[in-house]
Amino acid sequence: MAEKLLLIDASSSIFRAFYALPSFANAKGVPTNATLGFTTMLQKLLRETQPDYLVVVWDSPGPKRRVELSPDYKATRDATPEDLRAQIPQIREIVDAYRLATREFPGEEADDVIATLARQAEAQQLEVLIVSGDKDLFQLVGPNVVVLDTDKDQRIGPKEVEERFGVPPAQMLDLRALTGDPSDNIPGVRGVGQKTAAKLISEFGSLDALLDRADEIKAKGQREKIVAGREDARLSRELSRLREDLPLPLVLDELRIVEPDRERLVALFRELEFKRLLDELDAGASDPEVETLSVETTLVADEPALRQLVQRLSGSAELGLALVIEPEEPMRGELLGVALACEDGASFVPASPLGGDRAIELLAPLFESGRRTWAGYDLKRDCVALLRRGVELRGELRDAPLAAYIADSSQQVRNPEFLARAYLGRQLPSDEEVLGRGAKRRARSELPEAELAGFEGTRVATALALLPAVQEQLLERGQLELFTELEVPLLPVLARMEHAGVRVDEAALETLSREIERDLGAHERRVYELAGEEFKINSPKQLQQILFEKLALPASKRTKTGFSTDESVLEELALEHELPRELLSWRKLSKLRSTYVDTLPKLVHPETGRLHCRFHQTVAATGRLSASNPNLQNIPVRTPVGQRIRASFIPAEGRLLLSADYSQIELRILAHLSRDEALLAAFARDEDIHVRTASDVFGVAQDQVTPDQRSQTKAINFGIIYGSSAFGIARQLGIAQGDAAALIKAYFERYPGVRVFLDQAVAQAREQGFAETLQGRRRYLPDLHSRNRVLRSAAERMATNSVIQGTAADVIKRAMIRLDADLRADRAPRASMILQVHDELVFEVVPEDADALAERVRDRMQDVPEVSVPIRVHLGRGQNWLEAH
DNA sequence: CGTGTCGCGTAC
DNA sequence: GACGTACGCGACACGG
Repeated sequence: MAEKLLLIDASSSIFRAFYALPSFANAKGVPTNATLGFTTMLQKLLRETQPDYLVVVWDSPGPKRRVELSPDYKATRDATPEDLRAQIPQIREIVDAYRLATREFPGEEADDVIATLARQAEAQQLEVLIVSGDKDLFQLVGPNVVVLDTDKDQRIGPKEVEERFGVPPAQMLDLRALTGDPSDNIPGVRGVGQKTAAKLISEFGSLDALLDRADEIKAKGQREKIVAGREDARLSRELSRLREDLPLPLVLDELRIVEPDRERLVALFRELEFKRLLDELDAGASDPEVETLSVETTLVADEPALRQLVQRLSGSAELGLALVIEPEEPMRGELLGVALACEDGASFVPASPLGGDRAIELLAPLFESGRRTWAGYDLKRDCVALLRRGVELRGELRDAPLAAYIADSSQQVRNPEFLARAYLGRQLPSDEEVLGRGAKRRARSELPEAELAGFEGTRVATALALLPAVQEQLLERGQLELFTELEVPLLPVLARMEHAGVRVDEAALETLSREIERDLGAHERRVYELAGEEFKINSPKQLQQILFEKLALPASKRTKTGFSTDESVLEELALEHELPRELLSWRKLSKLRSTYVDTLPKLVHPETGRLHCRFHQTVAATGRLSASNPNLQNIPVRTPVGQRIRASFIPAEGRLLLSADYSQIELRILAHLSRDEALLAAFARDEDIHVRTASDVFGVAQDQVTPDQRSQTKAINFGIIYGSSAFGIARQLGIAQGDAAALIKAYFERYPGVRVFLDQAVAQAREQGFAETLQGRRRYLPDLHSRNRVLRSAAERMATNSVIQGTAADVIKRAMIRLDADLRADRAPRASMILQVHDELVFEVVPEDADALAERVRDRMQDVPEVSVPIRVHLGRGQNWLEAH
């Protein structure tokens, strides 16, 4: 491969950066926007183009050759803004700190220097990349010379020049002679635009020919313009012409890219307050020599090759797999290809030209055999994508991030590059590196097929390589069983739930939306009336102004940016003014509408007519599941509108919804773990636990417990699970902190075992470094050793809560696995499990089988032998989720 | 200008 | 500072 030379037009790039960004400055008031823009562009170029040589080319300050040709040249330019000019020295310093070569030439502009260097490099068979917004540089484009448009992330080679301007690069100069350039005040021929210019140049072959034979131009208007503009055209050509013969030798050794002067960059970035760049500098410095991994990937593009692949892989006990779909939502994504890896290497089966369906069909025997272990980076996604295509992925689905989640659930990042680095010490390219980020992120389908294949093949191969490494760690920690017997079997269950989805009554939601719309309008008008003006009702900032300045209501809580206007504050203020009450109503309704009522119908799948949320198995640090798109785990239940939203979840035609939820599962687990006699006894007697604790705490008979007492002990019961302090309980109940403390004291006197358990759980976690559930799920909590009391206390609450919440999660997960197996067996109730909401499971069932299902669900959910407390399950059924719950 | 973060609110 | 686990909306702050 030819070596690469990158030529950067400094002023053009700096101008672009300056105008692309709003103005900002560091604390000292030094403007930094162009500097930041230029530096990030530079880094991106280095990263993405990987040049061997680089020159930053500056305009010379002295008198200009072109001004001598035409005094009008660039005469209409505004003076360079002071804020931009002020940044030039610091940009030069940064370039210097990167140890990049710079060039300029007295009296000449950067583009002439670029032209001179580019021609020499071209002659030496180098690949030349020019970074500039100057259109004159397109005349240099050739087979080995491209211009990079950094704004649009495009490479402009000969083909692109021709597409964009209608002439090949060799004729660009002639074209520019006709069109001129208003920004440089190059006149061109008046009245001739790009289209006409391109047509004329192509027709006559060159500008000279055109001018000589101008009388042959057919269109009268054009002919007259050209004749009149002859001299302008000649002058414009000279102004646009680049000098390629400056006495500037190309000495490659001086231009080679070397390691930057990190210390100096750090100092500069500190001064300029470029935080992100500083971070990246740190990250880059840690391990520069780990080589990026690349696994040879075979493209399997036709049917014989695919048959051969299937044949070759059919005996393998372990395979890596990734369905490459876009977008990455499994129920929606279009199939781009399938990546497979075995010990010998990786293969990529592109969806075209074979056709995705045909490819899947041929691969199906591998997928469905059930005799092998699959490794991957999101096998649940693959599973759902396959189910959607009528294929069931069978066997052990040993997802690598899932294994890593078992090893450390508190880790936030579990992407392929992180895992490969952590477990294999190998570097993998990230999505961001390959596809770009933000608005400039390309779709996978835009990647060249070979590149996509290599990227996905390498990934899948590392998933396969990762698995033994992570499992080894799990084995050492005694967590392998949690992985293989709980999370791995759960994965396909969740996949089936996602695939099944849930039906919603779109018409009901639409009606509800209209009603809410009306009510919102009424509340809004009332709020403005009370405020005496209209404002952005949704803006906390403007609301603060109205409440605390205009109406002079007492401000209490603060947030980072001002005074809080949250629910508790507004509740407080509602006592002395009507506006907060109205606003609360508005907020509630608005929230419900924007989050659920108007959003859910948009997420209904066009083919299935149902909502297919995604369940996440590796997100919650306690071991719980989470859900998204939509999050069906936080559908409202309390308020009237919330209930109507719940009621819009309905069964398929001819079926019923059946809901089963654990009663007080976390408190029962607390009773078991603490072995507190009183708490155990309370559950053993199967009483209302909150009444029972109230009776204990307040020392009254159960039938004497007032509703108020019950709600107080209920708050304590929850508070125990969450690790609340007297402060928290007091705030929750709206009572004095002292009273809350007294309640807590009374509680622990009646349930001393609970106190002991909580203390011991924290102590054990501190000693081990992690909190642990009954099944061996771990949550690492380094902050248990923090010298910061706030952090430490938070970690202590997490420790106790994670044990309880995590154990509850383990319990329901096992029930789900068993129920799924039950429902898939012969002569099982005709039902499917469709939702899980932490302590609740929702099924869709044919009415005749509802009783059988209910019985089975209760049995399975209650079968928790390791917990020495009876487990209760509440069952309900109905024509919607509200009724069933 | 685009995106990440924050405040707020929903669930268990 | 004070109650754990999530997700998502809209506004805002801030960085590319």
